[in-house]
This record gives sequence, structure tokens and C-alpha cells, in this order.
Amino acid sequence: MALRLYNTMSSQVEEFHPLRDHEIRMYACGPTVYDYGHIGNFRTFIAVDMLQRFLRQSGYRVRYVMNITDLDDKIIHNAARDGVSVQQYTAKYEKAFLEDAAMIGIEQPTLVRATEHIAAMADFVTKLVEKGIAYRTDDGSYYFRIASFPRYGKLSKKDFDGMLDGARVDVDEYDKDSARDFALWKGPKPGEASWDSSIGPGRPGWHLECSVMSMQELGESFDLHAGGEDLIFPHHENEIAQSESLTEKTFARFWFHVRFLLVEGEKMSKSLGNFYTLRDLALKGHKPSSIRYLLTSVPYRNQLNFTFDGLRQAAVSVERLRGFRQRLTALSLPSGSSPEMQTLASHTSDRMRTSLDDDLNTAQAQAAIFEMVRSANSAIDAGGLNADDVPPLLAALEKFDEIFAVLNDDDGPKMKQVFDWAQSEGRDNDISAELREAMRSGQLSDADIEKKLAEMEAARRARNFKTSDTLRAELTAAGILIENTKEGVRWRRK
RNA sequence: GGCGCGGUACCCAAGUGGUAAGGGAGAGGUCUGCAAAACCUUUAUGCGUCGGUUCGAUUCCGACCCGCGCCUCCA
Repeated sequence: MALRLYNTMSSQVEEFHPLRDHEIRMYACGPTVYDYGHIGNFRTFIAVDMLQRFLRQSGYRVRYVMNITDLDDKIIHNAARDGVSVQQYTAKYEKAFLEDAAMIGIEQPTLVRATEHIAAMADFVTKLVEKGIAYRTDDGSYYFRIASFPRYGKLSKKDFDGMLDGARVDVDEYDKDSARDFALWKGPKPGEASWDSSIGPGRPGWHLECSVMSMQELGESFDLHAGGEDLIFPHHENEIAQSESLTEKTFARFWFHVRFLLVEGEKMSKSLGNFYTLRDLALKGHKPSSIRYLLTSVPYRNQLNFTFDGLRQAAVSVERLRGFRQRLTALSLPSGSSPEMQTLASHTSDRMRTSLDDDLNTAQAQAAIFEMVRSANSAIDAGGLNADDVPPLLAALEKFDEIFAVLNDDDGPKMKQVFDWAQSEGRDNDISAELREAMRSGQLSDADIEKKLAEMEAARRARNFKTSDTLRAELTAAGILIENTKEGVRWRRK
């Protein structure tokens, strides 16, 4: 069965096939690097990351490009406020974004930066001017003439015929032909950063970079264009207008938009006090795996209510999966295999694929893996699992984690990174007890842990429970989870 | 006002024209030196409200109530 995806352009779920066999070219609107990324940003980027992972799992070669907007009004303003260059300012936040993305399990796409494509953007404007689609105003700005593009509004389903120019826009600000015409290039303003180009000094408009860079990297027509739902209008609508006016070809075939999330039932906003960056959450002691799991647990087109209770629940769910995987690998089982377990593993894999094929229904894929975990645990308890059943079960887990990426227990080191960052920024007061607790599991080496565990086990065999309990308490305090089983003791970092 | 989305158990959250996935939490139980994990049982005759279509609707249609998004920088 083929992947079916919702296409904003057609407003319906469609079968997704790439233009070229076995190769998918996709582009996502990335961050504007003017601040640390918040969880809403990361919901979007994680959703696109999962899409990209699933496409590769499905056998496609994926060329995935993301832009870094390192040039816009807010950046220019903030850099000036801080007394640093635009480059210095954006370098800091781009680095932070990449660190955050890696921390939360996002595989890095090919990155392109606006400031590195100024000349190409100017050329693009020149071509639009030559076609009579763009025009220059007295202040050195260039605008796109929307009247030249009859299909304008087809993505956002807006009908502009009935709307009056100037209804909500300050027409007097510039001498545009129509209030709705959008800026391709903004003329220079005194005291603000400006770039020289073949069409004069100034800076590109926001929409232009995505048209230019996506086509440069992926061609004039490519398979899929992604972003947050807020980008449908005007950003993507404008990209389409510019690009298709120039090439007279379909720009992107599929438009993939991720729904905004709510935080504690309300729209995330600084004024409501429910605005969280990834680092804010880490400082409070929430692990990247918990955050990623929660963000992946609701299908991308549904509203997700991000809550601290949900974060705690996610942490437990992740632990359950990790514990199961470890249990599987630690068992000593009789040789042979059981048909039930073989079927369970293959059915689970099939169900995960079917679920994700259905417009990335991540909730159902998770349900499938949990049902497998319960059935397999039951079988283990009942002595119904054999050695040859383990590989297919592990393979199903692996297949799950290729998409969800929450099973590696490297939260401790990641939390330590956040801790180090907070210290380097002088934010010691923001470091919570929970963060210290979450990072402690990385403190002891495997050898240290094994040594203490051996001592504990020796004490238990000697029925010296006082000593063994003391050692257990020490390890637990160090963030090590210990499980005594018939197969012997096993441990993992919490 | 225009366009669009949603209201499912204590919480989060899938889903279907034929009688409600999964996770968390709670209760009881099995196992167990302790701890942890795991398993079993249990928690919505009910899916915002009121009508309609239908043999049958939570699922389709209509109205209404409530929440949310975009229309302006915003993932």
C-alpha cells in the first residue's frame, strides 16, 4: 500500500508518489534564527522529520532541504539592540537550533541559508521584472504584482476578488500598485543592515528565499513542501505565486502543514506564561525522549495539547518500551520459535506501516507497538517465547524506533549538555533539582555500575540484605534502574 | 465577517454505518527477601446538545452550544 498524505492544495488525502522513481525531493521552511526554538517549532520539525524517516524506511531516497532564515526584520532589530553584527547574532541561534534539533532526535537535513543566496534572489527579481510581474518603487523596493497571477489564493482557499485593496493594510506606507502586492525586495533603510545586489541595495523579502533556494536545490518542480500551518498564508501562497509566475510550472506538488499545538489547553504565548523553549523544558528536568514522544503521539494534523502531565505520561511510556527491549535481549531462552510470536512480530510491523501509510497516523503506530509489547511480555511470563522469536520482535521495535527515535537511553548525557550550557550562560538559578536528577545517570561509568552491582549480588546471595539494600539505594540514587529477575540482575540508566 | 479544525472514560488520545485502539492514572490480584519490572481483572450501554436519514449512528445530514486556528510577524 502506498503512502497517503493530506495535501493542503487539494484539501484532501491523496496517494503520494514522487515525480521521479524512488527519489523524493522535499523542502521544509526552517527556523528564523532570532531566538531559541520553542516546542511549537519542534512539533513541526519533528513531524517533518518523521515523514522523512518514514519515506526512507519505505524505500525512497530522500533529498530533504531546510532553510535557515538568517536575515529578517527581527534579526536586524535584535542584533542592533545587542550591539552585534547580524552574522554574530544568527550564528549563535543557528548553533542553538542545530543542537536542539539533534537533542530531540531530528536528523539533519541539507541546510541552506538566506544570506548565502542574495545574488540568486536578486536575479530572480530581475527575471520577474523582465516578465512584467514585478515592479520597482521609488524607495528601491520591488513588489510582486498579484494581479498578474490569477491563481493567487488557491492554496489558502482565499478569494481575493471580493476584497477591497486597503481594507486592512496601510496603503500609504509604500507606493504599491495594490495594497496586497507583497515585497520581493525591500529597499535600504537608514541605519539598518543592507546587502548590495544587482538590483540595488536592500534586503530580500522573506518569501523569496524559499522559492530561490528550494528550486536551486531541488529543481523547478519538486515533490513536497512542508511547514507550520501558519505558513499557508501568506508565505507559501507567495512562494507559489513567485515561483510559478517565473517557471510556469507547478512549484511543489504536495503541501504538508503541521497543526499548531496548545500548551495546557491554550495557545502558547509569552503573555500567557505558557511559552516554552526546548531548553526551558530541559532545565525543568524533562528529557528529550519524553518531549519527542509526546510530540509524536498525536498525528500531525490534529491539535496536540502539550501538558506537563502529558510529559510525565510520555516518560513512563518510553520507559516501558525501553524496559521491554532490554528484557528481550537479556533473556536466556530455549531454542526454537513459536508461530504466535513470529506472527505477532510480522503483524506489528505491518500494522505500523499501514498506520503510517494512512497520513502518518502515529497514534495507531504506537498502539501497535504497545500491543506487541503486552502480548510478548505475556508470552515471556508464560514461558511461551523461544530464542528464534527474539530477532523479529527486536526488528519490529527497531522499525518503530527508526521513525519515533526514543529508545536510546542517552537522555543523561543530553541533560548534562543542557546543564553545561546553563552554567556557561550564567543561568545557574534556572537549573532545577529535576535536571540534576535527570543527568545523574550519566555520572557513573558502566564499569563502576557493574562493579557495584556485582557487590550487591554477592551480598544478596549471602543473604546479607542490609548491605545489598544499601548498594541498591546508592545505585538508584545515581539514576540507575535495577531489576532482579530469574535471569539475573539487569540495569539501565533512567 | 470569510475560510478551516475539533468536542470520545479521571488525564492524554486513535477509530468505525453494526455496537468503542493504545498510553497514563486509580482499584484488586499473581509473582517477589526488599525494590523494580511484568502479567491478569477492573474503570465510557457511552463518543458536546437537539433533531433527521437508516433495520441500525459515536460514525452520514441539519441546527445549536463550546473550544481552537488562519485571515497581520509567528512552527
